[in-house]
Amino acid sequence: MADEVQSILVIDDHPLMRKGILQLIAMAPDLRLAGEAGDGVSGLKMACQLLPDLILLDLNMHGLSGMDTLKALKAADLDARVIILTISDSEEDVVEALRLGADGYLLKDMEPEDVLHALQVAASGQIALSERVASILAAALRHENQAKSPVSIKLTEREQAILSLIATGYSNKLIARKLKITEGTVKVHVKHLLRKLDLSSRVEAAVWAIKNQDFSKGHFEG
Amino acid sequence: MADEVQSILVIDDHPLMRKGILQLIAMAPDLRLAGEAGDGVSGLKMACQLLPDLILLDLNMHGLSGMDTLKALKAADLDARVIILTISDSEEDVVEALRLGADGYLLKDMEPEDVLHALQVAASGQIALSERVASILAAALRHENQAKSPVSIKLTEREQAILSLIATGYSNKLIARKLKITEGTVKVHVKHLLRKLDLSSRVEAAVWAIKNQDFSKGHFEG
DNA sequence: TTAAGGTTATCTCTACAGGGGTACTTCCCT
DNA sequence: AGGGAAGTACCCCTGTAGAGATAACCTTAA
Repeated sequence: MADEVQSILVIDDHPLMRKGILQLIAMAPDLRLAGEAGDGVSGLKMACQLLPDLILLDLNMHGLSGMDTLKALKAADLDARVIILTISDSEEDVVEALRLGADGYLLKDMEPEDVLHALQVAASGQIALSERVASILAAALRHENQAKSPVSIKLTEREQAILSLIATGYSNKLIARKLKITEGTVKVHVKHLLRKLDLSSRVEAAVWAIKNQDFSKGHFEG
Repeated sequence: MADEVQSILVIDDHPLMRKGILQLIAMAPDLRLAGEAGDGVSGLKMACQLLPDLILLDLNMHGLSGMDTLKALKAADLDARVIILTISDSEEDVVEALRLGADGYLLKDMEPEDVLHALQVAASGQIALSERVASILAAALRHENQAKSPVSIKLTEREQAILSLIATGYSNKLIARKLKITEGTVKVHVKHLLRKLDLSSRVEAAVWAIKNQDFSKGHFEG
């Protein structure tokens, strides 16, 4: 299966990184470059046109994010296997990418030979993970069963909105004004989210939110 | 000055990124690769041995961080000009790197031609900044004059202690118990620190503390 | 069509937070 | 010896926070 030459599409918004990857592909006899894209949107178009066997996708991209691109690629129902190649070794990214159907998750600090090997593994139908990612994933699964993983705590949209306002220092009155509801209603939401998070004051909630809720924002990098 | 061939040392812990950079250097007639290093420590050694004209340094490295490597390079009193090449466009990193004496700050999403041009600029003795970094820097200087820089705010030891307890979610009563003083005294300290920081509630204080007191810790990425 | 959950709103009541002030001690600096 | 800053402690007072309970309205799932 992986004995044939695999066509590969590279989506990464760092030109220098693309250069490095292209050189690597050029050196591999069983890989053929299908195309390269510098952003998610053009990457999607090229994927649909070129129908590559493999897609190497960066997570931290401007514009359409890597995760969103991954979603779109999977939704497009292509045959291509999508391998994430990123610098982010955060548990959340690994878990989210694999949940979204990524066929591999590689780190950019891998040795080039290992990257090639991982691509072959992915082409053969297996999930390709770099060693470090595998251990991260193992740790993530361990967490999942004990400490409520931040993701598993279900706050309603409203509660999340109010929590994030608390985390910027707003009082109930200000939150009420901002959301155009009464202060009493805000208090109800605060009460509920405190109970769900097993906290006893808005200060604790603010601290919790700042330390745990930062997945919403960019996957670092700007 | 920049007409001669410049030797260049590349320090970056991402092999693929190094591949891309090396290929770029190979294409430039006025640049010669002096060496490449995958971490700060070996980068330092090579800089001392090879005495390159230019050093291209990544910020987000495992082990010795890019910032620390930069410090060490500058402390070693080499003639080399150090140019940061990183994905981080955060204001703090830009400002810190330039304060530490970096001769340039480039972003990895630049076009390869622009990188080459910037290297020539740096070699000629000027500071090389990518466009986006220049505007970030301008914005940073604007901030500096209005928002009191976190460093300039003088909290007493007691106030700092109490602030950090607030930032973990403690109530006045708990803080009093912990510090073995009365709750009233805690309130006085809270009152004072709020006035000094120009804040109006302990929640704002907690948020402020978490966001401003964390310089000790790393430059994201893992 | 119920049932369940989410959002909104009301009410009461207690505890905590934070502003104002005064005052005493200790330590340091000139 | 005096001045000033810091830490401690007390007072009064108002505003805010959070628990409890109840209930309306809406959407969505069973």
